[in-house]
Amino acid sequence: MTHTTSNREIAAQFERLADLLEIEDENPFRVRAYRNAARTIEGLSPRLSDLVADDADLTGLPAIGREIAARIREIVLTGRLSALDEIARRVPSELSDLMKVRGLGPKGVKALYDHFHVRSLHDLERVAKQGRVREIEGFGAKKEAALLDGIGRLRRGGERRTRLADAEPEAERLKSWLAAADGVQRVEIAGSYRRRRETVGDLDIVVSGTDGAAVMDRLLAHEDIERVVSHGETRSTVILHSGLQVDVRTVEADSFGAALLYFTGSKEHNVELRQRAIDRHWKLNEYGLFNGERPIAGREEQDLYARLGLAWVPPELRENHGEIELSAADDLPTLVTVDDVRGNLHAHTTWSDGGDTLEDMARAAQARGYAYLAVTDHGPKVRVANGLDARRLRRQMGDIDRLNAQLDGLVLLKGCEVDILQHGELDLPDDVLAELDVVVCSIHYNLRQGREAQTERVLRAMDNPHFMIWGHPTAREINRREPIDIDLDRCLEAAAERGIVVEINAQPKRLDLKDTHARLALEKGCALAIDTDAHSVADLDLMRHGVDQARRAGATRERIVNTGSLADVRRRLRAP
DNA sequence: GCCGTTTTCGGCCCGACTGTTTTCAGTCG
Repeated sequence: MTHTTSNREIAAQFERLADLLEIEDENPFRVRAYRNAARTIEGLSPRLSDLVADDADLTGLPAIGREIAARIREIVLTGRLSALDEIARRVPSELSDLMKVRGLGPKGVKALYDHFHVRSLHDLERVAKQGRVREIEGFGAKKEAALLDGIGRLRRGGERRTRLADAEPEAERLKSWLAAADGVQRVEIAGSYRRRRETVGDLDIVVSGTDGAAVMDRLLAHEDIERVVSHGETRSTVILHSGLQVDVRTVEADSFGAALLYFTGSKEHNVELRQRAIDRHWKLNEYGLFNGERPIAGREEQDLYARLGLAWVPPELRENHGEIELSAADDLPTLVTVDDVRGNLHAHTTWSDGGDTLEDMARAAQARGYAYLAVTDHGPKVRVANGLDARRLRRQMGDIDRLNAQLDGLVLLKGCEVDILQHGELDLPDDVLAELDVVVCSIHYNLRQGREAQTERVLRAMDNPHFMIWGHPTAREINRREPIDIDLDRCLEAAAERGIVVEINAQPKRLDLKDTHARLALEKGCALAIDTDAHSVADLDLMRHGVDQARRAGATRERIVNTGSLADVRRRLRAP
């Protein structure tokens, strides 16, 4: 009997183990090994509990060796991690939670526990408020205040990552603000923002110029800043009113490319690059590539990659998921761009829950240079959205015919976002679906069915020959709703077999499929559509967010259906 | 504890900043 422990829970166990080992002052490399394993597990798309059930060899996974593979099996098979139980006899395992307080590391946690038996945030708050933390050597009044502040931040949920689209306005404001500082040459936002991850933990801004201090002074003068965490000549950290943390780093122009590379990451990508440097008896750091003391490259990212025998890697691919091998072979994919997109296959109007009329949506799509726009209002199941029954849908088709007669250059496609009902039925009859150009099938209700039922539900729906596009497949909403529990491998294989197109929904709250799942879909041979799921004219501009995720999945233009002409699209959407 | 076309032992990133220190440990990224 296997326990259905999620990958996230398993990763959390290893993180906790690493924290406790660190508090016990264990070998730091052993600690790191557990943290690396946790990272691998968090980013893994198949479930470990399934892999264990299939008796798969886990040691092929990065950072997973014999020992940790055995411990994963233990967690899946018994629900326990005995190493954690064992260490918990010496150190209370809650101490791991204290490590999340900013400014408090393993040494501090240990000292607080030894002196005052501090085991919880509550304990720490009490001792700090009594002003007794400073009794410990190495702690003082400032540290005490910083810890109280850290507790407050943690309680306010400061750990949550910010959605990329929410961080964008703040990031761009800061970027142009810094660009106007004295002597500034270049400013780039690096980190996961530049890699276009769906969320960002903080913003990393790299600046080159002749006067680092002037940049930092200007940073501190920005109106969005709530608090300064640290402030140096080349590096500062601030917190914005929104709670977003911003790290600004200044370098000389000759190091800008190296710093940009370094702070764009990912960490794993950088580790690989550094290893390539070491193989050549060189050193790569945020200042440049060096042979001994002699700089070889540093001003431009391209130069650094070139000297390491690599083609420049688009930031979206820098996750050490095979991109370095492709780069070495000069075989990187030419990633899809927002300019490649020629139409939109999922949009709503005032007929259901959209905010703009059919005609306004059509004109707006036309203005954006699109060749086609599929009108896919909700089917009848989604009553709260005023979903269309067969009768209203046929009336809408008439309106679309009349509009198409007037439109020049843009063709409106007749469509519907059909609901996949609880057992895999669709919420409109086949004879109506047969009259449509585009049928997007999505799940909106019964999100909490078990994995087996959920999988069967989708597979059964896919048996309907009118099922053309699988809309927002996991129904997740970032920071708000977990994905449905479903065997995505099987469903994507089924989609590939049947010629069903899989959606990357470009709504910033959805981005569903997410990057790793989109990559999986490509590996399974699926074609993708990047859809805005627009509920207004303004939403049509969300396309770029979906393109970002497609790029992270390594998608070329050819793999995205709506980069094709109208004739291409008609051919690639399966005809029953 | 993981990893391996210089390998199965000996590596594993390291620099910036803070606070509490009179020269550095801890934390962070």
